[in-house]
Amino acid sequence: MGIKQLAKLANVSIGTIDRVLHKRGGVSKDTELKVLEIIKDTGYQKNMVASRLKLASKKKIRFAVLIPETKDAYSYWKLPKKGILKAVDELREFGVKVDFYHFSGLSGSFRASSAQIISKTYDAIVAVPFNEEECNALLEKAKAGNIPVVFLDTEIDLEEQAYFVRQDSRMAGMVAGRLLRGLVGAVGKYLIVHVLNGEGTQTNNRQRENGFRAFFDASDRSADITVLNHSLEHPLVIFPEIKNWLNGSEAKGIFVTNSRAYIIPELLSTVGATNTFLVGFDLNERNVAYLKEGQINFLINQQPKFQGYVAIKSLFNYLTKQDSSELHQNIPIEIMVKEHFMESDSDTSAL
Amino acid sequence: MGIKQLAKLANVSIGTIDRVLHKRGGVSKDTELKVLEIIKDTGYQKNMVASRLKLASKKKIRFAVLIPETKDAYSYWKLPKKGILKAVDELREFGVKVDFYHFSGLSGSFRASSAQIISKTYDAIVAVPFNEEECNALLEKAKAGNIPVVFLDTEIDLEEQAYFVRQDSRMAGMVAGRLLRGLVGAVGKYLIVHVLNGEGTQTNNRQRENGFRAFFDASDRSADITVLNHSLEHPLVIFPEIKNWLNGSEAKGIFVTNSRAYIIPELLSTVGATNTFLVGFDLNERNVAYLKEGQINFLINQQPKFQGYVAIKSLFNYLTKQDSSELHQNIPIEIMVKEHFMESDSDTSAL
DNA sequence: CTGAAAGCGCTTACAG
DNA sequence: CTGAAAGCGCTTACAG
Repeated sequence: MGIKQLAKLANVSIGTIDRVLHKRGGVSKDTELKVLEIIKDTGYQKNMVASRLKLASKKKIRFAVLIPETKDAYSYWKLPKKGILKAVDELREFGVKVDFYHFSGLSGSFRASSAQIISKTYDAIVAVPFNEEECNALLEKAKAGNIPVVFLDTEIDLEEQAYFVRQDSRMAGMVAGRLLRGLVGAVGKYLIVHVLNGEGTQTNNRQRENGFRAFFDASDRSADITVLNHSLEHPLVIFPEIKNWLNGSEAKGIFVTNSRAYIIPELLSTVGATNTFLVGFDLNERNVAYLKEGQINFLINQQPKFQGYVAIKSLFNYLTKQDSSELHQNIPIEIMVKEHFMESDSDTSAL
Repeated sequence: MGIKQLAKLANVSIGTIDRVLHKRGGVSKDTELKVLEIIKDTGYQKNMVASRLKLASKKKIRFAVLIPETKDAYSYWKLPKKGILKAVDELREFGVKVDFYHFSGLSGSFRASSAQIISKTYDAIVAVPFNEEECNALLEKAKAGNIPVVFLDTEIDLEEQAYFVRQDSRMAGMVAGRLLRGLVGAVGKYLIVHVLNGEGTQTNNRQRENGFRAFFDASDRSADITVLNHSLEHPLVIFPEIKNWLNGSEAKGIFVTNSRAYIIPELLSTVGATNTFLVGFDLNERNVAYLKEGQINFLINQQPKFQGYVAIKSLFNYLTKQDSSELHQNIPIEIMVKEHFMESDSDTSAL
């Protein structure tokens, strides 16, 4: 069933069918109604393959991606980038192109890149939030130009409705609470460690703490929870009160609210702490190494590569099929243990 | 860069380019070499969109799926089916079609359906293994017809090389060991429960037990492990020795090697067992209900829907791009806790 | 062994 | 307001 058959049924040319389908106007009310009815009756669905074959050659679909700098060899932000490139590659033949823009920890940087992106009128924007103010400004300008925006990684409060592809950080904090509670048992105490660096948003960290506390607030679990704010800019001095905290012999659960869980095992060995359990986020090399050694018990994966992939795919579906259902979504809270990183005996994937 | 430009560069017609690209023969050695060189130099990549537009109208890509019956309302096998249908729907415009064939727990059933599938010469086959013998027979016939086969859900030993999309069950057993060990602590004992039903393969169950034991064999952990084989056909009688086992006050970890973990909480309450922890597989309604109530501590998800989706997609890539890299793959071992099934406060996905 | 042409379903610029 | 025609990049049947 294609436009040709629709045209025959409606006794008009395929050009007229197309005019109705795309609401391009220049069709009399009568024929329009007739055509619309036939479209409905036949349940016609546009053949995207043919459509994109034609369009890809003329009008590319251009994405702008605004993401923190990725200068470190193991930068976290390379991962969403990878997912984005994978999606763009899959959609290459549909005429999809992408340009990357970066911002540093400095406030003006995000704004400057935003301005550039807006000036070039892309078809869609994927951005990692810097802070409320800058994101509001970007979103406002994009909406004015009718350009859809999907934010990655962190959900922040914005003035206008916005789409986010990110993990539910509060829920992730609750999961962390459950995992640690399982290891610590009924009697024990907990330490939440916020490792601060740069001036970016701390929204995820706060949400994770909230979720962690919410887990212990629920039902019959109440817990002794201490909070440590540690700035990466300073050397890892141990506050005396924390040293005391670590010295106890009871079971102790430590929750690092971002990707820096790897700073803890060293700290623990310095102090000689025992009976501790550790949960953190993200699969960077150092975290995974400690997970394998058993010094980190669980890591929660935000699936950054998948986030990038999903953002592009969902925007593409929106642009080509007006399907906005995937623009806003939770990325599953993936719990990782040592075994996830072991080679399996029965692995035959090299075949 | 398309065949038209290749043709110009090689001073031949696009027909000749196509003959070389598809190895259809009828090209002189000289021109073939010249064309091949130009293809290499330019890094030409076929435009799949245009290719499929042309082909989809003539020659459909037809998949046969051989899967256990799904008569129960909540049958597990509806899930891979869902994923398969999702993939087929996404590929509809590329001319992809699918037919489902079913088999029951009886031995002749798989064979009969296999024979039907083979007689109709599909382009590719997705099958859930019944047993070694039947699968060997199917695979042999398919290979003879040069029809690729991907097996879902369970890896079994076959005479010829075969592709599997499934979880690494041994590794999943190790993960289960780790999760239970974390809850039970250093002192405690373990029960492995195999719930048997029908005459299908028990490979996954055995592999999971192996992995579970392997976890405790490793390093310094040694554990007291008991095994219970329980047939679903009989009422849930409690063997006296198991009743004794459950009565102890020490920490007890119970590992159900398939989707029937939900039979355990009832058993525990009957006996009045305390200090128990429970890990099982699959997100069926009853398991999830107990997970939410806290009577199951962890569920491992095999992501059956994703398995089905992946099988179709990877076969499509193989058929259309000769890309066999995705035909054989491990599905991640997804660890689920109660929080994964809670509504998030901040959920705005209804927007 | 090689080329010219028709066609896949849709889009668009042009003619009336 | 409407139709006929060209073309997206590839495939294939036909003619030479």
